[in-house]
Amino acid sequence: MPELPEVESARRNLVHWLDGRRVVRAEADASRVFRGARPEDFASLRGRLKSLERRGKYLLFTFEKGRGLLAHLGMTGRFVRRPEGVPVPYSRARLHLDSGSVIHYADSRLFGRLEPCDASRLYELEAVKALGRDPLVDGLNAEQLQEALGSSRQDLKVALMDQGRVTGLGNIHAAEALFRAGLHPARKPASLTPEEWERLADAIHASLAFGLEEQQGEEPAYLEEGAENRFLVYGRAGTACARCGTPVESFTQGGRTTHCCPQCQPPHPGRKPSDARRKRASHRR
DNA sequence: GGAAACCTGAGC
DNA sequence: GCTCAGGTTTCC
Repeated sequence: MPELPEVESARRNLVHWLDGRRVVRAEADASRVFRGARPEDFASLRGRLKSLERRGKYLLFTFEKGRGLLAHLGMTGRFVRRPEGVPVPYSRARLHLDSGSVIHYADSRLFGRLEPCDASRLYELEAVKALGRDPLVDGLNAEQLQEALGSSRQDLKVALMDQGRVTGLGNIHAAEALFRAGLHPARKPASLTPEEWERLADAIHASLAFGLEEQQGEEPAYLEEGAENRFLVYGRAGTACARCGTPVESFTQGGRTTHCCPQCQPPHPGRKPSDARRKRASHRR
């Protein structure tokens, strides 16, 4: 579930929690999140955090003594801090601090990933090397966006979610950015004008900035109970577009549900609407 | 390009 | 009971 804003928020929380503290003990349950690695390797994490960087949806931890950890939250992963002894549902791995707090990695669906390794090797890992430009870490302007996506023959939204081209956008923020830019998700990258690349680059930054604002506080906002949908089109199928009142549509694209406003995001600029398969989806909240 | 896989919970 | 989920990988 988490996209760039949620992962960045997790990074900031972790830095705050670990600032001036020492990990006195680390331990983990055997679980899928370790993939190739072993829980015992996680237990070798110790001491102070030297740095915590984010690339796309990955977190790269460097601890003293050269130990490193690559983390990905998958769909349901999150880091939470609790006092020693307080249980956390689906806790898979824990960092015990000298302050008496415990940082848990909790993950119900186990799509996440924890990979302990030598810190010097973090950026050599295939998963990290394969990542494209990160809009926040590396910056992203219209030219860089076009360079990353322009060669793709996939639909624009599918290309936007390709982590090897630009990293950090997921299903929500890709849809939100396209709405902000007034671009239909099924447009082909090759058809975009320089002005449209410009709008899209701006829209990506705006969407991510909005997502970050929503992530204040220590608990992931998307898990808050009764949280209302604050997005512009995501999850709003059938409801009125905030800009023009036309009902928001949803359809499937690259195996994922896409939301867009057919009025604000014309399928083919200058042409009649086309044939993108759409289905009248029920609302979600 | 699409579907299926990996998992569990929430919602209807 | 069935469908869907903000991710990624793998296999037709």
